[in-house]
Amino acid sequence: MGKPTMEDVAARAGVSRALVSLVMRNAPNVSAQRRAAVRKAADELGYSPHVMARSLASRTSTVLGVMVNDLRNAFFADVVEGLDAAAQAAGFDLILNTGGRIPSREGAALRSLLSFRPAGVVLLSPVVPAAAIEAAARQCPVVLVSRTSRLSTVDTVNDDGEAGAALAVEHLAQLGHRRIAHLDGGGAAGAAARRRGFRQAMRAHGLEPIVVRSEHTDTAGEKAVQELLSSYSPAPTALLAGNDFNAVGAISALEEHGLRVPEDVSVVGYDNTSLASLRHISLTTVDQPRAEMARLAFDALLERVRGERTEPVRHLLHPSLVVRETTGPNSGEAQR
Amino acid sequence: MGKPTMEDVAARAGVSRALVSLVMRNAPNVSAQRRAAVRKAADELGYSPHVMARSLASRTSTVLGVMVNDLRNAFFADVVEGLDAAAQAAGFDLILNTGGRIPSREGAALRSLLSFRPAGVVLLSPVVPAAAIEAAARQCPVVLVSRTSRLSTVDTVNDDGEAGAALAVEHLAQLGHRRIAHLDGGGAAGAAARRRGFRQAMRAHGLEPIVVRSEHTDTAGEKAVQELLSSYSPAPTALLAGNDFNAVGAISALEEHGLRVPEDVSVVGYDNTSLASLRHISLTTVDQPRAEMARLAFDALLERVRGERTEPVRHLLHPSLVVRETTGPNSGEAQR
DNA sequence: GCCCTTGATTAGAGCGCTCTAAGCTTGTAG
DNA sequence: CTACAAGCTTAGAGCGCTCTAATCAAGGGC
Repeated sequence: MGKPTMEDVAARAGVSRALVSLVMRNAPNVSAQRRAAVRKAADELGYSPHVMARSLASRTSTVLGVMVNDLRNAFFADVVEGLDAAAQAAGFDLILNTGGRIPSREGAALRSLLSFRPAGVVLLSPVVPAAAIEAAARQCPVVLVSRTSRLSTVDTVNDDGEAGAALAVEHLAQLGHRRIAHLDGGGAAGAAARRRGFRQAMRAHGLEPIVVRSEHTDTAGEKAVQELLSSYSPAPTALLAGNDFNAVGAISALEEHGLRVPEDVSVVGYDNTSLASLRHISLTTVDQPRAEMARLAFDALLERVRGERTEPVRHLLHPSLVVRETTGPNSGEAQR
Repeated sequence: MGKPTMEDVAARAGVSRALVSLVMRNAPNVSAQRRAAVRKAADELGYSPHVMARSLASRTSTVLGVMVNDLRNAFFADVVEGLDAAAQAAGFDLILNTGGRIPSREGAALRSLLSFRPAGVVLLSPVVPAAAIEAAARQCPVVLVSRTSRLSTVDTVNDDGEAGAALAVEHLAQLGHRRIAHLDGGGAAGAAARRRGFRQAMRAHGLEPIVVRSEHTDTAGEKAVQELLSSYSPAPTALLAGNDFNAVGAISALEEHGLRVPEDVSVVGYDNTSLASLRHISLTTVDQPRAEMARLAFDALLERVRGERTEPVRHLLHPSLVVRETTGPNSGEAQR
């Protein structure tokens, strides 16, 4: 438990504390001989510099705060992995928090992150009020992922939900579908953009958009399908779910109603989580480039940290469609 | 970007820095009047204490290092969520790292965590050599989750994989199954215990254990089933997969072979991930109490931090069986 | 031989906080 | 009126490090 300090290393190597500091930071202008002696002493003592002390003394931080509202959501877990990869490569460390989509908890989590005086903060789909974000941005660079903002002090990284939804509609229309319904994600992250994109794309194809309110869970997907089947007499032949979980729930409900996927009804998900790629599910879905989103978020932070940029940046990533086995041609059912 | 310091608050409130420190720590023996004045000044300035400076000065740490090998694995994501919940409640913060199941990367990640001089470190299913763990344990309390160890300086939290496998075998035997196969997880965390438990339980029921080598992925599950069906002439009527993903892959392969689940073959998973509870899959599986594991890991750390305990503790949690719709009675097929 | 440069090393202040010990008020007993 | 305890408040050292400025040795030019 006794952790050696720089002073201990200096004593053992017979040099000053300052010299040890220079060696630990790989500074130039240290003779090879002393450098070796210091390295040796450090190794023998199992010494490694105290990050917090370094941070305090150098008035710089190598810590990145990350607030995620739900790690169980594979989308966020993937983004965190991506952030960690970028951070490790650049010598940064992540301090991680969850906010549980509860504004008060997220606020506390954010404050907790800021008390580390991090180099920057990444908020994954936060629900805190804009004022809280603005306040945070006064302390350090802030990047929002899966949330938009008009604040000129924060950067944002989002996937283009409108384009993603349009991609799905395009695909389904090409397969001959006319009656296409969207299971709306409600207030969830990105749901509004998807809904908007769905509506626009449908109209662009001269089709009437059908939107059923749902949530980003599988049980909500089941419920939405039941509602859909009971309220629309010629049932839709295709569905764009709010996300993958929602899609899987929808598929369950469809099958319970004796409708086969994709023969009777095509289903498209959103997110391309690991769930979608399971052979047993093999869901056609819209892929958000999570690794790239993480990379961009990290880079945006770094640019601000280095003072290379002061104007906000708005990344809108283009999603792509991954066609699997839950979509197929409209089965010749009367074209209305 | 200009962060106020304790000195600023002191000046504004017209008191000394030390008094501000006392107020921020909710120390007793501060007059209500001064306390209010300090609070007010702090609020107006948007001040919150610098955790790192505090840590340095107080020679204590409120940081917990967490190394996880793969956040994408829902099991680990759940444990991290649990750790975060416990940490937040106790005023600790998590610094999070991934090691990717690569010893060298995990080693670097661990060193990185230790350079924060954390109060303790939690390693989730690490693959680093015992020597590295021992070295870490000399620096601060270490808890291993999903990995065993004989080191008297570290605590461990594991689920009882033997009992879990036995639970599954018990369930299947009770349903009349005799030819039960286990898709072995190979070198994955916990796989050895499950294999052992499976073999023992089978023998205890007077049954011949069938073990096929696999991995903890769905594609491996498919492959394993194909192998199984081609090498065992009376095909097994029940399967215990290595984990849930593996089980889903197995189900796909079974269905492709025209075998229905559970009518022809029963399938049991392991982990009870969110996947398993999807109605569309509805997998019978063994549940590891992840939240409790996280809680115990945190508590073990805290006990060591507080010096309340020096002997190692070995938590072996009892898993439970969650029966859903992928298991059913042996369909009267010749009882061998 | 002297002055300067150049590169290597170190002293010492200070980062923002905690903590111990000392100082300052009061109130009260003698 | 003095003494002293109890309750508040503060001075000042120090946590482990970085960084600036100073020191020092070793040449090199004249």
